[in-house]
Amino acid sequence: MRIKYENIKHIYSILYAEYGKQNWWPIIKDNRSVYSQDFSNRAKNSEEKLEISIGAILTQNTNWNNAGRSLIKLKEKGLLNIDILHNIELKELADIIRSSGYYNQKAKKIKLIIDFIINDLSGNIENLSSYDLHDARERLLSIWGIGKETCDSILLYAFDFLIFIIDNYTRRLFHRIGLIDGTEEYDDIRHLIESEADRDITVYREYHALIVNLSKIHCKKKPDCIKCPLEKLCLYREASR
DNA sequence: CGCCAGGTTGTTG
DNA sequence: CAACAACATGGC
Repeated sequence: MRIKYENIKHIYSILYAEYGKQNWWPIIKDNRSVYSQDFSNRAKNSEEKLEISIGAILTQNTNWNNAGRSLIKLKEKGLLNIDILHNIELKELADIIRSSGYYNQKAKKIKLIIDFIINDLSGNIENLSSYDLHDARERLLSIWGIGKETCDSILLYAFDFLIFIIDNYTRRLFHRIGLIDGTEEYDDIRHLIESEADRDITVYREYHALIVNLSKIHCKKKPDCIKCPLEKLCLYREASR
């Protein structure tokens, strides 16, 4: 059976019709995660950009609940600030973000991104926007601990760059559906989706969030295909026979 | 108890 | 290159 890349647009329509607008990325307000209504249509302020960037690190291979708790603690203590994070002891930071798992590594990663902001962005996180997409991406990726997914999450959700995020959920879903064979490189999958989906930042943001949502409900590691909205165009059942 | 979660890096054959 | 190990908490 020939692979139908035009399904990529269709999948988005189905997911959006089923689950609606997701309003990613969440921001902490009153000690909980809020998926803001107006976020997809306005640029974030510097504080929010820092919070999203740190959140992207904290959620690496961990559920948002665990990462969110760490963010809440950081925010409560007033630590979501470049200078304060620059001066805080690594151990103290690690202890505060304990709930997100891999806390020693993540504390180091946060320190390194702060160093990057201070040294390469003159201490102003907004200066990342002065680079074009390619350069901003190269610079973020050169930081230890920032891989492609984390980098692209920061670029898309904090800085309004038009780039599609590929995570494990996206790989798994697109593989099961039959759009990729699963061995493709991160950027190959990204280019495929970017070439087929509408080149619209809101679509990129919502599409990624919708994939995560669907994958938590149906396209789990152990798939639960009953009532999956993508059942009709998915090759998974066929392939597993 | 085991499995999984919005990854990344380093090592080895 | 790919396969694997290390990193670690919290929910179910």
